[in-house]
Amino acid sequence: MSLRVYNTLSKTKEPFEPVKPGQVGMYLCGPTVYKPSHIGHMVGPVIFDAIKRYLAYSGYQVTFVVNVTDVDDKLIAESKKRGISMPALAEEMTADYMHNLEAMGVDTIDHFPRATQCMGDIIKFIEKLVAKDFAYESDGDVYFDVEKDREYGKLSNRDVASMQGEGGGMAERKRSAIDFALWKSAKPGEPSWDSPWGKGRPGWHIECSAMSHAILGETFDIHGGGLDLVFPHHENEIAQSECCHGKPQAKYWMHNGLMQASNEVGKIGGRATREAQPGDQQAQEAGKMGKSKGASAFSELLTRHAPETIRFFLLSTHYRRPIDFSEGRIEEVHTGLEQFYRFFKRYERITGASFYEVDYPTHRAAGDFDPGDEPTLVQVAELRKRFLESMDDDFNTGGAVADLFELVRTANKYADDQKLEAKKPTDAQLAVLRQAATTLRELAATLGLFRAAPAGPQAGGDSELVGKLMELVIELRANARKTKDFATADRIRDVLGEAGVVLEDRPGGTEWTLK
RNA sequence: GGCGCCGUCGCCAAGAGGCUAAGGCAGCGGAUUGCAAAUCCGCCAUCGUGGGUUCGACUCCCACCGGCGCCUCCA
Repeated sequence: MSLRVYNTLSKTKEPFEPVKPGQVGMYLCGPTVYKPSHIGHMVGPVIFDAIKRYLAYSGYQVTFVVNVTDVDDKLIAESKKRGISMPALAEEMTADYMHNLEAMGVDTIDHFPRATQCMGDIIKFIEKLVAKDFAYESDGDVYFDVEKDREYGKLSNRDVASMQGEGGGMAERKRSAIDFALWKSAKPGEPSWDSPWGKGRPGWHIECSAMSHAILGETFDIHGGGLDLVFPHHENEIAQSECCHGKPQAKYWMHNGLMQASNEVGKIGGRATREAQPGDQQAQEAGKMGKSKGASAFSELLTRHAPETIRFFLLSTHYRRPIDFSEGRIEEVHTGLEQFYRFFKRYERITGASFYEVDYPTHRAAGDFDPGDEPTLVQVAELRKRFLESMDDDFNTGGAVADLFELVRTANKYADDQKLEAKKPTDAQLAVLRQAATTLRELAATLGLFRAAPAGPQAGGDSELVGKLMELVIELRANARKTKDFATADRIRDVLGEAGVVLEDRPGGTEWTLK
């Protein structure tokens, strides 16, 4: 079994073979930082974070780059609206983005280039395109001459001849309506940089060509982004980079599906209806709905859902599929996640050690183990194999997560059958349970899951007072149960239940958790 | 109009030319429990519709119906 990756360029799954053996360069298009990020902004980073983890686990040395677009028309407009400078706005929104990434456990990114800090690379890149006659200056602007690129349209499968292109407001400055800006001359009062063509700022696409080249080289391995970027952004990037260097920019183009608001028109954060004509009341309503409902800030979502739940939600479906977003979905997913957390507690009760402290192999080959003829271990080995096969098949995290659930069931069944909580387990029994936990940790780690106990009241954040009180109540109830005063015992449990406290009577004593 | 994607159990969601069509949520039955909770076991789908290719299709092809994306800034 070997890794296969779906390539938008070829529209097929291809065997994964990096340009340089053993090394992978990966570039993901990041956000334009003009507004707080919403959940849609987290899809790509979480997925590509998992992809990097899995590649590293598979033995590759991965360099992961995510850019931040901090100069752009939208930034200019928003900063004017708020009466702050563009850099101040970018700073604020970049910080928001970073915090959200951190919450999601996305910490594998090696470089965060920002457009404004790479102006030299960008200008050099444009100069080269002009020198090679793939671009032309026009009244302080510089445009890419699409006609010069015979391969234009190969990514998004478009035919140049039949493309309309509106030309925007710049139509008369361009040779062709489908040409796109590499450099835009500055209007008075706009943020600008000096260039051979006068003061101005880069067009949207050029920064990614310039920065990916500067960090990863002329041809790197994986270029990722949302499906909505295929055209025009990635198509234009390819045009710029490949005309500039005469080589493929990236070997594999990977695009993730977009987050969509359930039962709503359009996708989150984007314009909801395309054909909204002035006066078309209904379309405008729908557009507004999609925007206001879907695009709520991610940081706000984090106040209602645990970060790991959101991460789990994003990974429980295949990355190329669109995901319907709804709070109900997330809650449902959380219910499933709790199955893991309960097992972790059970593991700790039995072994006396935290699941999160279990040592696990960080390399694929090191995770192989000999199950012998122990049925549970045979099962664990089989599930591990299935997990790996799923991930090898274009990073099928949805299928892989299913195997994780089965792994937990297998371990629980073993603990049940062997009555590990009722009596002192033997070393052999502990070894089996440990192997199951080790494999679970090993595999989950490739998805960036279960790296640390989730924060929250159930994780030990309770006040000392509550702890003492619960200890007392549980003791009183235990006494009642001993004397078969079940009326009292049940009443205690019921009243606590109404208050959101769940009691679980186990062989080793009663445990309580907050629901 | 052009380029694409999707339609699998009540809901979400993997998969696959012939093997029992994963898993989660919800539901039902059982084991366990003083009763519960948790856990385990079992039950719960013939894959949008109609054609075609094939010895055989849910899986390939065509048409249709339904949902969606891009074609203009968007992860």
